[in-house]
Amino acid sequence: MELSLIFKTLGDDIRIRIFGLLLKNELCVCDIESVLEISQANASRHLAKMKIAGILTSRKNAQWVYYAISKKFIELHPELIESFTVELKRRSDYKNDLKSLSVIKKKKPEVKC
Amino acid sequence: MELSLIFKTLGDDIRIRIFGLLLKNELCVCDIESVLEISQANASRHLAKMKIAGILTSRKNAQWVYYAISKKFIELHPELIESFTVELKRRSDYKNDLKSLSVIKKKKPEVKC
DNA sequence: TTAGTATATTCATATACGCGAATATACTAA
DNA sequence: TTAGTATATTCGCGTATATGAATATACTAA
Repeated sequence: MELSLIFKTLGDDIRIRIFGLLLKNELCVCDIESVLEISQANASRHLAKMKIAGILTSRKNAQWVYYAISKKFIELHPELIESFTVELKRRSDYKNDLKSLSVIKKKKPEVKC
Repeated sequence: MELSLIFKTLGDDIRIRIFGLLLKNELCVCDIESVLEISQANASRHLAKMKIAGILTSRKNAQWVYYAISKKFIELHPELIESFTVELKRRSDYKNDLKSLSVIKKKKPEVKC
């Protein structure tokens, strides 16, 4: 896990926001898609990129794929994650994203992710 | 100073190594050039990019331009810098760079930077 | 099996990036 | 003023990246 690859991967507005959302909980692609208001293909591609970089893992459940911050990544880079968290909390758009997420989660019927 | 810009800027091997070198001390372009064994133009461009991103500042003295980590950047992002430092110290090539730097500094006559 | 939903991938394209080579600018020292 | 040194910038090019659009794949529910 190359440090420059981690930075390069998080050096994108959408991917930073994804990282922020996943700090709380794992999420499926359609959640990310809804909260960030980006296309399905785009959400999928950004998540794949973060997974390849070793930042995320994914698990499949029924038709949904849930992405989460990789346990190994957390183990290897606790200081980075802590500092990213501090930085994110200062951002107003981070709070907005969390708010959008909770709204979306409430809207969704039980059956869905 | 956008977080994604900071990451994007440090998401490059050469720029991470520059950052690591500057954690110790300010350096002129030719020092960076020698330690990293890159062309003068390349060193100058990477440093300029980091300066534009708000990570570095520069001061001119005689024919030399000294780059340093921006005081403002340090004030605004102490946690990031701390975690970057921890990460860098784990890297063997970081130690090599510091070693090269001290060799180069000794070689240089007093007159030079 | 069929319709509907969730996700991944491919293709085409516009844009950004990294860097060698050459050149311009600025400063120093003699 | 001239030669030498340090740095910045421009040009050209090959490569990487982001994304819309379309399509493929996988799963569910009826």
